[in-house]
Amino acid sequence: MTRATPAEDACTNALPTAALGGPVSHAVSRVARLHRIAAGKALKGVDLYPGQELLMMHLWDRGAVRQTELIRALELDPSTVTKMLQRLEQTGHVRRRPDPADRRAVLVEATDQSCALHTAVEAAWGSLEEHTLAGLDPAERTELVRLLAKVEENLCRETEDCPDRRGAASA
Amino acid sequence: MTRATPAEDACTNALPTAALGGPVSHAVSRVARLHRIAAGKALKGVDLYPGQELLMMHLWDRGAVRQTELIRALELDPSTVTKMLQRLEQTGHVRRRPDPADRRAVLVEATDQSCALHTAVEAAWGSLEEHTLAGLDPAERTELVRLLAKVEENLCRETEDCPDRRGAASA
DNA sequence: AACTTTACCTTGGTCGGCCAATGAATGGGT
DNA sequence: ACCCATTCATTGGCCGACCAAGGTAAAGTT
Repeated sequence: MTRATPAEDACTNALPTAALGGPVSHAVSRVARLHRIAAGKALKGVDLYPGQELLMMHLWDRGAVRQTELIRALELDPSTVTKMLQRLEQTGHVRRRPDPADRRAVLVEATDQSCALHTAVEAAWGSLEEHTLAGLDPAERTELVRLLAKVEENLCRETEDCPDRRGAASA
Repeated sequence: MTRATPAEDACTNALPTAALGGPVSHAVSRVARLHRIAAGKALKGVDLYPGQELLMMHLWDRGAVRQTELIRALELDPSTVTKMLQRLEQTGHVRRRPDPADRRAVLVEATDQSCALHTAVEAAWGSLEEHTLAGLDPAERTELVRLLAKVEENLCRETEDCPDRRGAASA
């Protein structure tokens, strides 16, 4: 009922209600989407799909880890990580082997082949960052980071499964 | 070669290189993901999946439109929209019919049934926005919107397929 | 009028990502 | 020792989103 007669929105509002009702939410979606596409382009040269680079970076960083490590670090669903790894394994970027210390766990590590990409990926990531922030002065960048962190906090709280700051000190 | 010997990263840096090399990029991914999950939860009650709500909002707003309209408004890939519509049609939220004026086009409109959700969806969207921005004062919110817009601009430029303000005078 | 380009949408395939449910191994209670 | 709860990982199903390619109809050219 609230619905305007189809033929009559001569006014043709440029702004969708979505943008009015939730400017930030809307902006976040759009930025994320564009950012992902940009990442995809930047990564096209290195045979990685957007999302995979973070996983690889973690492996390059920490060597052999078990899947749980990745799941917690990337904050992804277990099944997502499993599938990503299967694909990365098939493309030869990653190797998996059973953990001798725990027969239900799996150890994951980057292959030597993949290490060749390390530099390229970090360069791509860096240039992406630069591109993203073009035209923002240092103060603005800091502020953006701060605000995003706050928002993340909020959403994290809502989700209620946010990272209980990893014990870390570790064993 | 930068790779530390696997067994030796005793230091175990808490921050992944990704976060150091691209704090904002990293934050954007995370925030987007959390935001999407939150949206999913908020929408769970209304039988819509995250992403669909924006499409529906557009339909509620503008009545019957052709698919191209949606594609441009949501800035999505045509195939994405086609598939979303197929699903929305099957769940009875949307109806499609050929455009009498242009035999290759299709007109899409929200079903009456779906209109019942209109209010609920907007409420959900609004509360999501509020949740996202909890603890940010008005000035911060404004600033966040401004910064995100700038970033969007940047990424849009990169992508190079951003909405060339439809005027289309174009060529 | 005939031909070529352009626009509109669909299909098929691939990825990341989620949830729910399942199998295997570990660990804790009693 | 036994059983039950946890943890680790996988599978299957589904959705959003992309790209590439294809088919049909409308414009624009000649």
